[in-house]
Amino acid sequence: MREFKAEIFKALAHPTRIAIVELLRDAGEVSVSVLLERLELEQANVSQHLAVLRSKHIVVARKDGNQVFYTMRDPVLGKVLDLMRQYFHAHLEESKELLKGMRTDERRKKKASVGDAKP
Amino acid sequence: MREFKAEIFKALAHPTRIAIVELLRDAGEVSVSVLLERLELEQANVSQHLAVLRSKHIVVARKDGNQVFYTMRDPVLGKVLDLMRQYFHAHLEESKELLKGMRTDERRKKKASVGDAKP
DNA sequence: TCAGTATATTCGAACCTTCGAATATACGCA
DNA sequence: TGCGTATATTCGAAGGTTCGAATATACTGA
Repeated sequence: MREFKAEIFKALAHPTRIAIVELLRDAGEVSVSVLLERLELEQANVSQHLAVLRSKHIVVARKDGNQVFYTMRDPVLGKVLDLMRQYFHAHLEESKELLKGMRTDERRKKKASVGDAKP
Repeated sequence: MREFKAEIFKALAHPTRIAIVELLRDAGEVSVSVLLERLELEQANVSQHLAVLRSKHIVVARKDGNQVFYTMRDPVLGKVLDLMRQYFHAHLEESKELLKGMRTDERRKKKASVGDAKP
C-alpha cells in the first residue's frame, strides 16, 4: 500500500506535473494544445509528463478528432494539492528559505543537521 | 510554489519514508531505535531517509541523551496520507493491477496508452 | 578515560528521471 | 491520396536517488 502511495507521490513530484494537475483541477477538461499554451514548455516534454500521469491513472485522456483532452480522474488529488497549499502557507517563511537554499546553492549539498533540534 | 510542493512530494515519494511518516502520525514521538525495530531495515538506510525528511522540515528531531526522537512537524501531512488512503480504496482493483504490473514486470516498461480513453 | 551504544555521514555502484532532438502516429481536409 | 496539424514515442546524455559498507560522532556509565 505504501508502495502505491509512493508511486502517486512520485508522479506528483515534479513542478510541471503539479502545474498540469492544478490546471485540470481548476479548468476541468483541457486539451493538450491549451496545456502547451499555458505551460510554455516543449511539446514533447509536456507529452512525457502527461504520459507519467496517465500511467498512474491520475489523469484520463479523451480523444476527439485531432485533439486529446485530459481530465483528473479523481478530485481527491485536487484536495491533496489544497492541503499542500495550506501547508505551504503555514510554513511560509521557512518554505522561502528552503526554496532559496535550493536555488542559490543550486549545486551545493542541502543540509539540516540534528543540531536543529532544541534540547 | 509548485517547486516547493514538488519537493515535499519528492520527500514523501518512497515507501520507507511513508512508513516513517505514518508511524510518527500514529504514535506521536518515536525514537530512532523504535523506528528501526518497526521498519526492519538497515540502520544507515533509515537514518538516510530521516535525513531526507529532516531536510524538508517534514519531521523534527529532538535529542535526549543518547537517543533521538522524531515527530511530524505538521499534522496536515498526516491528513494528506489519509486522503491517499481514501484514494487508494476508491481505486482498489486498479491499484492492485498497478502494483502487480510493477512487481511481475519488475524491469519491463510500464505503459498506459491513450487508447485507454473511451472515444 | 575507555568501552559500548545510538545515530549520522560519506562513498561508490546501480538504477531512475528529465530533457530536447528526432521521429512516429493519427486524424481531417483538399 | 497526400499534406498539415496535433500529439505521442524513442533515444541518449546529464544529473538525481537509493542502497549497503565503512566510518564518524555523540553520549553514557564504569
